[in-house]
Amino acid sequence: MVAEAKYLEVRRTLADEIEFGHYAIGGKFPTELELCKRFDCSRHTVREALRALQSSGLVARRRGAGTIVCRPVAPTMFSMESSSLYELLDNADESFMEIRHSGKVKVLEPLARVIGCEVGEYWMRIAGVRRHRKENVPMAWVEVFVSEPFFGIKDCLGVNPTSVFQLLEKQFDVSIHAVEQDVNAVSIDAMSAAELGVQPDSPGLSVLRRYFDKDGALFQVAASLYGADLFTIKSRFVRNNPLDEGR
Amino acid sequence: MVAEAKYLEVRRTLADEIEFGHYAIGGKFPTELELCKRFDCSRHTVREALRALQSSGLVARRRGAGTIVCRPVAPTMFSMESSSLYELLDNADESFMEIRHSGKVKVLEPLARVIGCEVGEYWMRIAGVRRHRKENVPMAWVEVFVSEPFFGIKDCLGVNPTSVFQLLEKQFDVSIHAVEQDVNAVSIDAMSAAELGVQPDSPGLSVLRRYFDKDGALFQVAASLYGADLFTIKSRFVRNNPLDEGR
DNA sequence: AAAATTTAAATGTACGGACAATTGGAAAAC
DNA sequence: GTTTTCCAATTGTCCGTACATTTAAATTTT
Repeated sequence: MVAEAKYLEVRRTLADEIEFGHYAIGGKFPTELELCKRFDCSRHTVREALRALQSSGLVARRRGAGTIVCRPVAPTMFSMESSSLYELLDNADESFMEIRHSGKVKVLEPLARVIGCEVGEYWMRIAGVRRHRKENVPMAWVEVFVSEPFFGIKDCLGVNPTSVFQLLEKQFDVSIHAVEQDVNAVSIDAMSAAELGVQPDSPGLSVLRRYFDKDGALFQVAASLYGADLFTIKSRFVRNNPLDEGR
Repeated sequence: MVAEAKYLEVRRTLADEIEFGHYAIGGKFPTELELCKRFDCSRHTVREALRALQSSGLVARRRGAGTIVCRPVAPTMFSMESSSLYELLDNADESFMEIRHSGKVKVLEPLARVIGCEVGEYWMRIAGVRRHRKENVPMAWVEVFVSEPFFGIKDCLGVNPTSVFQLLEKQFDVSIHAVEQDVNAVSIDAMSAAELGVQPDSPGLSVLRRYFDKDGALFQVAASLYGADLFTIKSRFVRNNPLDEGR
């Protein structure tokens, strides 16, 4: 058996102690100096171990204040990777949006619940058909709602933008910090069916996405209705927990 | 203006250089010693900067070999967090599985394509209904396929397991490293409709998940069919890119 | 020419020290 | 008693050094 690196031993020992409740959640963790003495190693080694515990979310550290315990075990984290977000979410690389309507609307009760905003607010509504770039077939009926600070987007729409958010990102200094996505199956109504070229009452995929900026403010909502055979949401999630390696 | 920490300056400078093409993608990056001389700082400071570039995926480092450039900009990464995976994916905390059939099957052409395995392989098929724990209403028709090394699971099924994977994890030493998920809308056939208590040909949500272990081997596939009004896939993605802070 | 060995180079681990920046509480001033 | 000031404790940044481990290339041997 090869000798384990010392900082890994410290890391593992401390992670186990946290997991088995040696420290109160939210309580103080031993200081760097105390750990140096206990493990008979340099501060460098202790900090290397603490860095790993911190990046796994087990402890939090604040200059001057010390280290506190956050949770007993590292949360299972899965990550989705993509070169850009709209490419991932909207297949913007292989499709474009054909805009039919755009204009300011007052959000009333049913819509307010769907969007997740206050009743009576004014939002910009942009509706149209998302078409495949090559085959030109319709993929989805899309309704995008944009919050008031970005109403200027209306003048930048042009004819066939790749995606509304891509425009938003270019024109305004805004970027997505978080996305909430609700997916369910619905029956496609007659009007949408005609737009999509499918049978009325055939099954469709309803995808609602809420976009939040770094302050947690909701700034865009997109509701898409995909014909059943026209689209599949494909996602790949990969576990990323640095502490789990070699355990 | 406060003076920037030196390692942050080095990090930012190098990240910019990578982005603007000073280094070939896949090519060699300056060594630690070269960077020490160039920025007139210690190896510690350079390594602190390189550590950040590495964790953002801009460069890869290998002991003995050196540092190479991976990509011009950090990929947009979104993470999903949950205390456990099956809880997230299968709502296992609020539902259970009522098993109807289980047995070894030879995978033939149509199924092989769906699962993503070779034709002629033998897999264990476990089929049943996922029911809500409190209201006992059916939520989904579920078919789970388990690869050969885990056939022993059949004897551990019991009556109403929370989820097949949860059993698998308990009985065997296996954990999910990655999940691929395909979601689309389908029309519910008469048999499934009867099981779910919905109208035949009403819309349903088809969810196919492939589970991979840390070696990249496919070991479980789950196909679920949810009634339209019974289920919504809710997900929240949060951006996590350490390099973006303060830029 | 091919294989084995050696060697130089690069990153990883670990030690030491020093000072900076921040925090929370203790002490002092009012 | 309240506020202010100060100080000790704690983590962050940064420097130096040394050796270990791995890699890739150079060298030698076969």
